[in-house]
Amino acid sequence: MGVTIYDIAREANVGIGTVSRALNNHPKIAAKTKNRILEISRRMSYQPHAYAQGLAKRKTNTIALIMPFFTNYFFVEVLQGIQDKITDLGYDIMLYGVNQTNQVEEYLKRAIQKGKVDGILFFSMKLPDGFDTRLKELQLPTILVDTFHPDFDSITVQNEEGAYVATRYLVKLGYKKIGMINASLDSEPARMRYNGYRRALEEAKLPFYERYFRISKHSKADGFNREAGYQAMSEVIDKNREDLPEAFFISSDIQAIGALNAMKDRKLTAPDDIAILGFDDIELAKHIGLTTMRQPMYQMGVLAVEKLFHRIQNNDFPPSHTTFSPTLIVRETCGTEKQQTKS
Amino acid sequence: MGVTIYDIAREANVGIGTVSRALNNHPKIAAKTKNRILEISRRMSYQPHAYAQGLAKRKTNTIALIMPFFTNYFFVEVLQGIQDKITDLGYDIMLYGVNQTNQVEEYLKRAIQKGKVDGILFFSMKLPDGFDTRLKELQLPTILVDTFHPDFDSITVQNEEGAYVATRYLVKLGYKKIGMINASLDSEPARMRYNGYRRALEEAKLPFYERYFRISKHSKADGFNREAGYQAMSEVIDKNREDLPEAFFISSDIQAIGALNAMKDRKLTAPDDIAILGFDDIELAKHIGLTTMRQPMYQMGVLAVEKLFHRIQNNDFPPSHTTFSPTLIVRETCGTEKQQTKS
DNA sequence: AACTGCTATGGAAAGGCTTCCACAATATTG
DNA sequence: CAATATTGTGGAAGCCTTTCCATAGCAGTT
Repeated sequence: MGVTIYDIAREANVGIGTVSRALNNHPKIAAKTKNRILEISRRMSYQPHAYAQGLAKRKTNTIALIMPFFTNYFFVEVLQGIQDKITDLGYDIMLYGVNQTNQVEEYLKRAIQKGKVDGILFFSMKLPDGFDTRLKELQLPTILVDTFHPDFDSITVQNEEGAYVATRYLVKLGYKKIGMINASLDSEPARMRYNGYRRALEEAKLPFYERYFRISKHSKADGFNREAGYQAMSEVIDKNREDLPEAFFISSDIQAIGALNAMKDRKLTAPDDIAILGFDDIELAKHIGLTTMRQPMYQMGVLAVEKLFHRIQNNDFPPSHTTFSPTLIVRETCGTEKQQTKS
Repeated sequence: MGVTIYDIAREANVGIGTVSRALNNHPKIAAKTKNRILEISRRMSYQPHAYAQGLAKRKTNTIALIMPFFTNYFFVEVLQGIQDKITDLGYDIMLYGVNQTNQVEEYLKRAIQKGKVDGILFFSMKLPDGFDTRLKELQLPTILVDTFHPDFDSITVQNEEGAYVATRYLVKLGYKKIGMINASLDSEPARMRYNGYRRALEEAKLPFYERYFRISKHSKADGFNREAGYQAMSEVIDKNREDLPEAFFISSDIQAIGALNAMKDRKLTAPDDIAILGFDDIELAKHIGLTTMRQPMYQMGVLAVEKLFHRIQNNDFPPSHTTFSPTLIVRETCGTEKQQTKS
């Protein structure tokens, strides 16, 4: 069926070694032979067999991507960065989208299966127990993105600082009663964002109101979801009818959307009644004018690929950890001087 | 480094053939030998080498997914359907996300590269010239989703009918001056949606107003983007200040978002000033209460995988074409009796 | 005891490539 | 012009499986 180097070798009256050298532009080959072989292989529309090549070279030119689907927007943007960069490098992506947490181990095992991929990009989830040592034993290059482990290269976002900057911004706008809607504290980013929020309040000598703080109940995706935001905001409003907070820092945009819906259902608007500040800058945020903290997702994707490549080429250096600072994106929900950000 | 069947054979004092038979539970092997070998291979934590296996079996257990990133939301949901189904079947996904149209050929070539994948799922784009015959020559099973070619299995959505149902709904609500904002007519779905819209108008004996019809200019993604919607709506409003249309059918949700932004900037709201009906039901739609036509994306993903599997198992039957009908999702932008769809 | 018919097993071959080693052909040097 | 260095080439070995063929071992027949 397929054309092999043997067919080409016969056609060109050379040995298979020579064909291989011609195709891989090896230095030790005469220019004319090489050209003749290339011409013939083109004519016969030769395609190297990826698996045979991989087997011989002990290299797959493929990397595994293990990431949760439930991060949705984040996911797509990071993916673009990864895809663009990786295509340049001639690699392919094996995608493992995680829907339920129990799939993580399954996918990791698959990706680890000998010879399947040259490296792993692992996203936004805790590396399951045992896999840290296993990955190191296997010497399989692995980069963590949006999650951390001291023994692996990682790329994360300064959650604490981001939350701090966000809250300070609300302070600067003159709000005094600043609440927070957070996701489950099981989540490391959620804890960090809480810390940053508290730090900003303390620094401004503003009180922390227990009644304006709420952790999303809906546990899907650790509480980083719309329903959770809706419910949390509903409760806060309904229990504090007479004394509403002036502003909210919310631990993710998607929760902020839910919170805004809850406000809308109660005829409250942002920023007139309550100012809202989110986190993530998902694509949706610009559509609805949500002021938020932006994570440089595309760049994180690109950097992740770069780090992985260093490791694939040479795995012999200590882990490096990069953190990005989120940046404040001012839109409308915090009531600045009507800065129409149209982008 | 890695443990091979030779290591196991030595350890168990058997031949490699026996080891292979034990691992693949071949019938002709004594139960005790098999158990002993399995035990040993577990102890040595043997992992079969995926590429060697693929080479020997002429089977990769991998499929390629070629899809445009710019469909964003659509993309993620279809992907979930695919992933869930494919994981059950023990296959892996090679992802090729297309950002610019010129990447399509590049990715197709890569996917075609001999032995890399057992089949291809091709999405939402026209199959580039020449690849139809090439894919058939290679006998590489290929399924088209959201696009069509007579020679390949396909899964599409009834765009004409969807647009017809959408427009008829607007008619039923009592609107007379019904405009449409469409994407580029280069796009087959855009043409079909236009036809459905016209058919519904004719059937209701309502006039087609040239001045309320507009094709999005911004060419990115064939005009299926937010900026295009924004601009088209801006023009229609600004040129018809004195005599605004009552309702719009818009060829995609993302354009509808842009259109709503344009209205908001002019202090117009939906449905009070102009009713808006979209197409796609991207996740975003429910957040903003957009009435729209839903495509069963998850199911399309699942079905695509199923079709591909039939072909991988037996490629010897004529192409089948499946179409799904979109369903009307009533939310708020068309002014029904305030049906709070909270989901 | 000799034969037949099974079943379980060993190991070569095949899958398609890269790479290494040996050697032939050519070029360089004194 | 012989001796040496250089370059290019053929093809075996190796990567790790699966699969096929031949055979050993054994139970059952006559």
